[in-house]
Amino acid sequence: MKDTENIFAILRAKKMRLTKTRFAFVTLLSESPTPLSVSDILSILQTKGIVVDKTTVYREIERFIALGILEEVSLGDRKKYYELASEHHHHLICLECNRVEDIDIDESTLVQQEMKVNREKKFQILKHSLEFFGLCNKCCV
Amino acid sequence: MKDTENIFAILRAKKMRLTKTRFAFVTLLSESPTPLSVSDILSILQTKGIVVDKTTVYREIERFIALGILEEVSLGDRKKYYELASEHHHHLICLECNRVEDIDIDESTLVQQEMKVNREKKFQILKHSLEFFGLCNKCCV
DNA sequence: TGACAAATGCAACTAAGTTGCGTTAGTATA
DNA sequence: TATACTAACGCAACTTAGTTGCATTTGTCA
Repeated sequence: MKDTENIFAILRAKKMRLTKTRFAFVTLLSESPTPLSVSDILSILQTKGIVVDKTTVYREIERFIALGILEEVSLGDRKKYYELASEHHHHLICLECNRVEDIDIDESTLVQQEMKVNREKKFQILKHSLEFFGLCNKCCV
Repeated sequence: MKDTENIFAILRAKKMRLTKTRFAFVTLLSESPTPLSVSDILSILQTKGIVVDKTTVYREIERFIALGILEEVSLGDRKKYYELASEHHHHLICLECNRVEDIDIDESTLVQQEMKVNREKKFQILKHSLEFFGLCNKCCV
């Protein structure tokens, strides 16, 4: 996980300004244990007393993805979620309460198969999305 | 892949009426080599001279999913896609032209790890979503 | 301190999906 | 073949996620 100082260093290097919105945005992302949607981000910022327009949030996300700081995650619903770029990992999503948990799995056989596809099919796999759905301990009666 | 006769039998058993829209809907789904979005379905029906409201399509999808005939697929964008329930498989999605291809992969190690999570973590995995993104042979210059 | 451009806010928009309700039309039965 | 029941449908109005253009604000550096 990139720590916040590291991120601010990247921003400085790119001559990006340190606005208070941006500061709060970085802090919020680094503190969140789960991926956040734009509406999540807006409401968290609001509770911190920072009123931002959704356009700003969408544009900030765009910039951070371009810099490789943020990653987009699909969790099965209509929204996009975002988390700081980090060690490649996946998620457990509870179908009942929507809680999201990180999970590390051994992808070696998956990667082997991807390489096989790259060789044999004429399709070059660049990334994959792998998410697990089920019931968390609270919802699993 | 369930063939159309099989589907019609299910519909009859459930006392669901065979409207011309429904007939076209089943045909279209069974003929499509790739998952379809609601807008895909609407425009294909239109080219066949069948004018349907999007509400009808959404409700038809809902019924078919409840019957286990249809499955929902997320392909990374904001839309949901649908395909006939069939052998469990995954997709190759071209990031350039958005073409979708089916892919069969060996999931045995994945399933083993899921069972391990079910045992060790208090999280019961019920399903997963695994999609591959990259460049198809036409777009891979 | 002033100037420049990055960053922001606002309004208006599109696209995906949902809901309620009145109307249409398959289908079983007589 | 006519009738009645209700599944299926269409329409309008709505919500939510995300986008675009443009005028205004505000960090930052000289």
